[in-house]
Amino acid sequence: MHEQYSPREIEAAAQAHWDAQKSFVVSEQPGKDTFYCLSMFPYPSGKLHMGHVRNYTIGDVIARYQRMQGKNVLQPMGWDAFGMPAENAAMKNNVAPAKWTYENIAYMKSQLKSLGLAIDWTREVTTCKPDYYRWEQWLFTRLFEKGVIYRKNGTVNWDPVDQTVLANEQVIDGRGWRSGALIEKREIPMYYFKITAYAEELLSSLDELDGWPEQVKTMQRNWIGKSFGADIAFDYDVASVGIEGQLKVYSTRPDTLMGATYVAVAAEHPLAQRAAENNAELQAFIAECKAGSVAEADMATMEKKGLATGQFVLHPLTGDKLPVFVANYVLWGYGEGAVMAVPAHDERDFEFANKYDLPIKQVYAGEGKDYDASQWQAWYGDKDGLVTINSGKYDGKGFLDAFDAIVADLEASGHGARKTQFRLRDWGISRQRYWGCPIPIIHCPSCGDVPVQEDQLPVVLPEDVVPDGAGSPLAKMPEFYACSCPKCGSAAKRETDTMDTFVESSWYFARYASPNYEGGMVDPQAANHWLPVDQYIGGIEHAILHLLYARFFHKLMRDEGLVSSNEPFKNLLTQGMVVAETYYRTLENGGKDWFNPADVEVERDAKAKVIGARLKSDGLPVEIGGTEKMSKSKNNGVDPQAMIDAYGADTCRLFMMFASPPDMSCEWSDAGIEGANRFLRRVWRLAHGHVGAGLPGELDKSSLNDEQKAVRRAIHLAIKQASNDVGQNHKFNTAIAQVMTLMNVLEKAATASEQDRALLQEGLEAVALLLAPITPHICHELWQQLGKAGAVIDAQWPQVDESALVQDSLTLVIQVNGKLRGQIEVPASASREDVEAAARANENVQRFTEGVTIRKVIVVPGKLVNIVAN
RNA sequence: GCCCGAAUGGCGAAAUCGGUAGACGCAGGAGACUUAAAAUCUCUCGCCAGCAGUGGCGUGCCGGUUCGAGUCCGGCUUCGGGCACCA
Repeated sequence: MHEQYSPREIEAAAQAHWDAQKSFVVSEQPGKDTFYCLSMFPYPSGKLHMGHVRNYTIGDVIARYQRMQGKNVLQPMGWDAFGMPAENAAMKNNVAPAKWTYENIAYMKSQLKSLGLAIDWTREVTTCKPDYYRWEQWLFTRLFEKGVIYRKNGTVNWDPVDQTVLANEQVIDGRGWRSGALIEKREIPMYYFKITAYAEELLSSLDELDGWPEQVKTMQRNWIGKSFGADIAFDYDVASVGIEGQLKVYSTRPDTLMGATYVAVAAEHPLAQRAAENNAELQAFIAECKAGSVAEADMATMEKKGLATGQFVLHPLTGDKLPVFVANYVLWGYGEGAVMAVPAHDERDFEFANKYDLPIKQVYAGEGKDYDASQWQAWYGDKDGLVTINSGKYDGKGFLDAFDAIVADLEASGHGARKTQFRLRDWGISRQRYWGCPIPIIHCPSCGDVPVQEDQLPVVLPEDVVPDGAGSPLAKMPEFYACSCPKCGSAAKRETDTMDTFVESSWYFARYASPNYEGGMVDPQAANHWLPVDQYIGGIEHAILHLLYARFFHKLMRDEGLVSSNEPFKNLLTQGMVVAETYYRTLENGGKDWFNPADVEVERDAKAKVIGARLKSDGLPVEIGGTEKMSKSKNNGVDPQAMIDAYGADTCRLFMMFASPPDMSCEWSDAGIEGANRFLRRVWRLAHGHVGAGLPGELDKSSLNDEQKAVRRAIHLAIKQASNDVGQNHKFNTAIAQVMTLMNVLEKAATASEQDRALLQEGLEAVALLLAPITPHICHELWQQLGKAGAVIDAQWPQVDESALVQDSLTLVIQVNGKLRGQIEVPASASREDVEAAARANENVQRFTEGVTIRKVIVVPGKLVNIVAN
């Protein structure tokens, strides 16, 4: 055994061993417990960032731990390879997105390998390859025929200068990121997945996902947003509207219908359009509503504006005329594109009514609950005993009674119906972009939209195209779009839109089960062997969209008979971000120049508190900007490759796992990685000394002295706590802390006798096994050096010897009135009476109980005694 | 704006069921070894008072429940994630 810990050699040797043994290539093994451990696959952006290192280390620790539990572990990896960054890089460097993407994949794959991940690379999946997206297109055609996919208009951000559709991310303060032009909303035809048909099931089966964080399930529930309410129809006032008809709205508060004082419609609503025909002011306002991005966050934060249309509708219960407003906060394409407004009991309506001097009619009241018109209050009848007022025949009712009575009358007169509604909208997947999976539809002048026939799949995306930022290049390529109709044979046009990249990432987890299968999307036998995924790991930012779409796709695949389970991911671990300190100087133009932490030196006061920072190159001060997510824009990224080269993969993995628990954000620290490296050197040094003296014989557990018992207790305490931390709680930071504590004991332990050395052997074996999932390379070497046959990856996770944990005496804490006043040592077998007596006898306790009466003594066995006195 | 989280020493964090706040590590301070440096080792390290034993204060803020609150309840503040075309 070398004296020095040299990660480069050890890691190369361990990786060579795994490669040669094909250690991580798995196949279905009937009868053996399987464990499918999946980390969210990366977008091949260029090189690995620390978030990847963190994600894949967490997954690897879990995978290796499960293997040590004797499971047949599948851990695959692939590439989420379609997406906008490739097109942006293409425009910047004049290189085809395909070439850029494949080069990135090759480099990032070599980086992943250097991390020593226990991945079955024979199952690698790349979503931009035809052998993958072919099956996506196949499913599309099946779902189109079933009606689960349909076509309708959707709203997009339109850049009138670049003549192209922009993603929300590409709209900055209402302007196109490249052209600077004011963005407008535009309606275009798109394909939609009818995810709303699965809303009820997506909601109810969340209850079965015991292994998901409650936080994520809550977010999904709220996103799906099941609500109970009613459709309400307002007859047009023919005199002002000019035609007969009904305005439909949905409301969760029909109980407040008697308080409705106006209605508001979206700019695109037919009533608004009709009113604008001879009204220039209204036309201008509608145009204004159409400016800006479609993002909901923008819509919700902008100033609420409206304009009266001059039209009226009739209140369905009273026949009163209510004015119709066009309002920029009413969303077209969401519900009916119209809302009824009850200013007295809705915050937004209240603001709007005050701004435009509309009447406010209170319909709920209660004793001592005088309505304060300066402040909106969400009054539900059932809360605090409130009842309806100003509501005619509906007066004096609580929420449910008012709701039922009003809806019953609406239903009777044909002006409404009870309705359950979801917030969830159908999923529009058409993208007017090149680098994505082609939508397999042919537009025929006589047959309409015809799906591409199965034997014609895949519709292959040409890979040698460089986009120019002005619309999709495919739309300018007759060699791509010119085709004949599969039904009638006449000249037709192929769809040139591609699919949302979320589609590829919605089913890759299933493809890993049979990545090279050519008979279908998945080989059902293999898919059902591995699925559902036992542990899924990825960033919290995917809590809603990606995870909801993947759950939806799993159900679609189930309904196609491809998989038998209802949910794709049994257990979910959402990992926090990797953050780092930021440093900047303010430029003359007000902008900021960001400096990488590696180029900055921090200054500390005598108490080690940071008081400033200077740039290393010029020695002048820089501003400290606080810790933020590692990003290009803040220039606070730390290159994992540089760290692996400098310290080795094990040190990087150890630091990442030790710095914080996986679901919290993790702050990068150069000093911290030094500490991780120091710890591994300590382990190496202790093992080196031990091995150099010759391996000892068997430990005789029955003849340990007190010090040896204490050492052995430390070993098994570490095993017990680390097992719990790794296996149950996924708290790798505290598991590592347990091993560090054990190392502190082992380093100080005696080595004089053969028995001492046998005990140290047991301790070092425990250290090697407990660290094996986290720092696999050094443990691979240590295991061999400790004279063990077989590789540590195939070893069993260590077992706790409970008899080693038994203690003769315990230390109890004594409190007086909840304040710590002393400690006592009692035999483990002491009775409650003995413990109480010992506590009362404590000198400090007597000092604090002198002159007062002891009212009560609380004894918490094994923990503390609290004496209550006054 | 709406939904979901988070906040504990100089720093990352720990405290499994309401029971010793700060395990483990980083940074700092003092010392040992060394010609010197690196590496390593020993001690120290929440704040205030005290030579010390010890005492007071302390888990973002305000209030509550409890023998006892970082943990539970009510009300805030700040920061972060998501908001359907970033992935």
